[in-house]
Amino acid sequence: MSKIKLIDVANLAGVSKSTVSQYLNGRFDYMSEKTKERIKRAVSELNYVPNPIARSLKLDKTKTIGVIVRDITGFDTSRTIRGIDDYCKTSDYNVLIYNTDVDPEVEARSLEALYQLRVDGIIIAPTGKNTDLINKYIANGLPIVNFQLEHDGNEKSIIISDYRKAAYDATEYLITLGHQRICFMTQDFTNVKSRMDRYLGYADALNHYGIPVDEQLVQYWHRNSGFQSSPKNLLNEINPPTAFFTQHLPITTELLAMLNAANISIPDDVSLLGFDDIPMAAFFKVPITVVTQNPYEIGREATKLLLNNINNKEWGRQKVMLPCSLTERLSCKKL
Amino acid sequence: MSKIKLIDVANLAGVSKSTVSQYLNGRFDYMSEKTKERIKRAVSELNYVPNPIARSLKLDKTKTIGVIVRDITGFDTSRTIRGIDDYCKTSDYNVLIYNTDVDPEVEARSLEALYQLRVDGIIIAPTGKNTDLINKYIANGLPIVNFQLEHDGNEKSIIISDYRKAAYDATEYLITLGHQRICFMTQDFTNVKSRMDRYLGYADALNHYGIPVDEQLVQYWHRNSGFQSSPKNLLNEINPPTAFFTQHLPITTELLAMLNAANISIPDDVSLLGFDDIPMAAFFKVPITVVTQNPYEIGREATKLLLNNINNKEWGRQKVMLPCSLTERLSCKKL
DNA sequence: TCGATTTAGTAAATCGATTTAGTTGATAAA
DNA sequence: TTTATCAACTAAATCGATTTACTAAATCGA
Repeated sequence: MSKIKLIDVANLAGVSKSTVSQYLNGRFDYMSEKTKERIKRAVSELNYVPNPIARSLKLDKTKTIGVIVRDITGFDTSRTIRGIDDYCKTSDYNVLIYNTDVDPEVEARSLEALYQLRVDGIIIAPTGKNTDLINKYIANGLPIVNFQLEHDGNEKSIIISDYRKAAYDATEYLITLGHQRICFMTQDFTNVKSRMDRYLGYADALNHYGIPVDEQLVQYWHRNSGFQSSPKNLLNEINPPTAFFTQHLPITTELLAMLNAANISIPDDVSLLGFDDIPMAAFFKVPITVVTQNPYEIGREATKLLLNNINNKEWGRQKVMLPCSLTERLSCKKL
Repeated sequence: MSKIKLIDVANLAGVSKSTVSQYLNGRFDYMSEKTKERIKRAVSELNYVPNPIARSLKLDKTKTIGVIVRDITGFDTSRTIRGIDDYCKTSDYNVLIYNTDVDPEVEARSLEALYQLRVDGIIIAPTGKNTDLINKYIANGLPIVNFQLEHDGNEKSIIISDYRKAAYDATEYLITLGHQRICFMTQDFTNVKSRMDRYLGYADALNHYGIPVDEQLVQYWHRNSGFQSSPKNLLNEINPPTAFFTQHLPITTELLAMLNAANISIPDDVSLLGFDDIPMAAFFKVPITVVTQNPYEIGREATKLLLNNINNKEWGRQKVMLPCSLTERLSCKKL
């Protein structure tokens, strides 16, 4: 269990360090079978494992990637990280995780920290406020793959769910249940393509079925200030929505809590369809129908792309889209 | 943004590398104010950050710790990791995470990998099947802190919830609600002190209130084979339990699913109290009353202990116990 | 048979820090 | 005046790999 070094192997095999290093790195040009055999035996006898730190220093590669996310405890986020991790472990990469809590300053510091740590690449769910900074690191030769949120101006590799189609399908599902007044609850989507796409999918579906888009039914929610107008009041208007389509897990849960508190029953009083899966949904008073992404697969795909970038140096602008699926539960009523 | 090295700083300041290094490491014996000032200016002008890899190589310290858990996506586990991570970030340590999925072989491989990566220490939620191996690494000088599960034979640092008291309090709570026949559902606790402790707490409470411990009411659940005897059948016996006290989240959820499927209603037909908090419990058909640990704090405490071990070298056998609390919801009926 | 080439391997430089063992010039003690 | 001490620094070794440039022996071609 003690730490064996290259020189120990070289001594036991009776060759020089250079030859052992050559052997270990598969450079067999002009190496006799005897020598190979002796080194092989010495390595296994001593149980030699190269010191990755010395290697990193010389090669300027750390076999480590950085991951920057909002919060590792998130249901989907933790699964994405698991996907990243599993994929990395099969390629002998290690993962360093940084949480930002959606704070752009923390995000900037995390990028710099990972850069200084010499990670070979970064997978990031960006806040959107550091697009230029991210582009600068990319220009500096640091491979970066985005996921979760696509922002305008990002000319980079990204793994994203097919939000437009997902929103289209979900909206269509509500329409076929007879819903015409579907309230689309979203965060502000200025410059945020992946939020805009959901809106477009929603609008696509309405258009396709000849239902006019009523801007009154597009409601905004903000991380700090909550809903633009009270969902409860919305239901009391002359022409109320018959369904809510929420675009983000926090919106779904906050709405759910409000409706519960106001004793508004789902799906009898109003239907609810959410974006992103909900943990333990099966045990809910009313299991919520949701559009689910595939966070684990997103993690794997992001890593695959990043490692390709790192190793093949064919660093281009690639966008990979993954399909979503609709998990039908009991929160949407047929009208 | 380019990578500045020590020599660049030395050149700009007009001193040798040694002096700069001395300055950076706070060794100011015999250093003139002028020199300090010039180095300081050079460092800030060049925006110099030392290469952590070179530093690691020389110092044989990586400022990195390893974390070995069952699965990072677990509700409590992800929170513990967040606690570890937050604490580490304030001390400039990095975290490498390894998932074992409760596979002892993967656990052994993870330990070896982290050891080879030269992490400064490890925080582990052990499977219990590698106790000797873990002790060997510790004997080899690698600081290791345990959490989540305490196994016999582990003479090491550990952060653990006060399971005995928690189980006592929970059982007492049920007793004061009028329950006398409380079914204790657990995993096998041979050699697993932290499971045994819960049983002892349960028995303590029963004893204290003069209720005999009925071994028929101690039911075992296994990760692969499920319940020893069907919970549904249990309720049909002559003298059925009026409450279930489940010792682990998977047991709680599996039981919950079974009772739901069998249309047995909580808390009318039977009460349920679980160990470990349940995500989104507020939205459940019946919000489950649970004993909650404090996973985030466990992560912080584990890290605090580990970093103390790493830096002060006062590596002893310490056990830190954290209190649990009872989160009363609606799954326990007053008889 | 002699220079050229090929085979098989090694010595030494390198990556970017830290640290030990000196060096130099100034001051203090004898 | 000479030696010892001290302040303020630096040259060089080191951490453990990789890699380049080199050497020595064997083989080849004409």
